[in-house]
Amino acid sequence: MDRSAPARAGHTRGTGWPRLASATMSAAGTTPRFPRRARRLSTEPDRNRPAKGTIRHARVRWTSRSGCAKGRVAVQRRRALHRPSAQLAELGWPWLASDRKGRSMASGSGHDAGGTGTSVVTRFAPSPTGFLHIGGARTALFNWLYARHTGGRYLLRIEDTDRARSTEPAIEAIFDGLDWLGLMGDEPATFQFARSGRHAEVAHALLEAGHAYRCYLTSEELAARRELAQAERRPFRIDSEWRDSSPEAWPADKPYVVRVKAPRDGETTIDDLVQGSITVANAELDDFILLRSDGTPTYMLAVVVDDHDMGVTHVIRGDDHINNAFRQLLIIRGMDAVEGGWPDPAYGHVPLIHGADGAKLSKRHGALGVDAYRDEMGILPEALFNYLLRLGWGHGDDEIISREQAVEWFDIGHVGKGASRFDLAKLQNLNGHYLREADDARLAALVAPRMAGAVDQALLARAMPVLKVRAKNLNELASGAAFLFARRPLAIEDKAAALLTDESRSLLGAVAQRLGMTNDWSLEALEEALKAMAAERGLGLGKLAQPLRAALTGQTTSPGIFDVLVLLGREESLARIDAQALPATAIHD
RNA sequence: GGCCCCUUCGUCUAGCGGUUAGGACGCGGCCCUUUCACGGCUGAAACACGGGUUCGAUUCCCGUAGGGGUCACCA
Repeated sequence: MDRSAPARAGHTRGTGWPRLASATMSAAGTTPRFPRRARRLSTEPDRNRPAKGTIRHARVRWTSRSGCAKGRVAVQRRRALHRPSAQLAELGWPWLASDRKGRSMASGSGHDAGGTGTSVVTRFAPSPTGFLHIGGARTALFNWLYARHTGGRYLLRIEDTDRARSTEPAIEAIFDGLDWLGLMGDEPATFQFARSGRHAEVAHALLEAGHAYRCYLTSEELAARRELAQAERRPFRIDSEWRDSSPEAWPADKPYVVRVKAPRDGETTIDDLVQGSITVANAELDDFILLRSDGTPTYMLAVVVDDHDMGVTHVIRGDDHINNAFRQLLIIRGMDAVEGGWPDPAYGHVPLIHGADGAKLSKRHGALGVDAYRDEMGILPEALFNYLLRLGWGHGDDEIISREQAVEWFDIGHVGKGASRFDLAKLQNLNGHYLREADDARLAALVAPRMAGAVDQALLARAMPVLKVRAKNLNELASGAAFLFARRPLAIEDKAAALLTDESRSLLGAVAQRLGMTNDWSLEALEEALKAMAAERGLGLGKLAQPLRAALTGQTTSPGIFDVLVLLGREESLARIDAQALPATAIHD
């Protein structure tokens, strides 16, 4: 099953906004800045640290907020690794007990990015059980940015191993959302389910090497034990009697699962690109399942195998996966011991996004698909891109950041460690900014489908410059443009109707008369005419303009009144004014 | 509950031992203005708490509190 992402006309994969070849860069975005810190990936030796001979020190070139802790990390880890535990070797995890010098190591190692050869490979691996949500979009963004920043590759993988929950529409929705944001992979997406044979192969290699075992415990038996443990208020950890069983004991006709044989001593430390050093006692890791009783691989196995086969060097994902990293490392190190060539990837666990109330993101406050932001809320992709980028990451005082600038500046070590809240008002504000910068024809095309009835897109585009300054999203743009295409008799809003008193209606009569004599329907001529008229009558322009606005648009809010007149044209304008005017009976003359 | 992680204005963030703690959104005021916006200026608003270390902590360490994540034959 080798499907690739749907190709889209006009979309250059990963290089720019669809249909937006040259994104304008804001003044702020182009302002040169001083480099803040030496926190870029560098091939230079780290001058801030003594050049120790350990792999760890030599390889860790990223410093982060927790950067200063990293020297300690190395020490700490070496201590852990050297902890005498002969049992580890016996358990089939010799690499955890032995000296690891020379091994290709872990997370935090910048690998050789930008250095001696191997380049960065990142991936975004959503499971197609729903739309592309905002958290997933940000994860994709960070992966894309990191790959672009380091000159590496960014890949996509659809984790569809859960056959019951994965759906075709979800896959489409995810591609659609990524495409809209300009975050499609550099290569056709990989589909995980198609690779289950390969996953099983790895599981069997582990099994043969003694790093995994057949477990004949049924899920019912397990559930019962779990309940018992809970009742006795003691922590439950699977302790299968099959862990060390010999082949003779294996029942012939019973289904079994393949479990990893997790070490029970020592500890493992991950030097996370975002979170810094994280240490977990190996005893915390359970003998999780690699292959289900029906022979299909679990997620834990599949990710590791796919990441390895795809050459992924940097795993950037939500921090809800932190605990999984330790489990996945078990498989990786197991396979490295079996056949070599399975280096630890670098991990970067990005904090989750919370709703405005600080609780987990739910439908109420933003856990919508990106399609909802696009379709329902009328958000521009560049606005969401910028917003997501600034959510959890910052670059000095910069707020408006273009794609190009983001690629140049993005630095995963700068991603905040705490969860951040989704703030719709700020997204809207940013959207307003990008709306004002956006091309008028593009906006007209985007707004037209949101309007009722037939729409003259050319007129819409012409009106855009004065329309877009007062809108925060495409919907507001559409309602703001409605007056352009309204049919007579115009529906008059209550507030506008209140403006149309007898007095102002007769004033409109005079206006109609005056403008009726005007043949030069230009902005300047109209302004001159109406200002002169107001002056003659000793009125403020507002006295004239407000009723006029009401008559022309049926609303109290609109673009400048002269703009409205020009946009509507002479004939339509006069007709609308006439419709509301009383004969100019010179009440005030 | 076990384990892991996090904590600067209401929100997003800057800050890397010495700053009047900066910016942005939102909120208030003023200016611009025919309305609404845009724009400009301006105001209120934060280092969770307690101990250390230090001549000096927002910054480093340890606790406490609060928050989050995770504990499946889901991913």
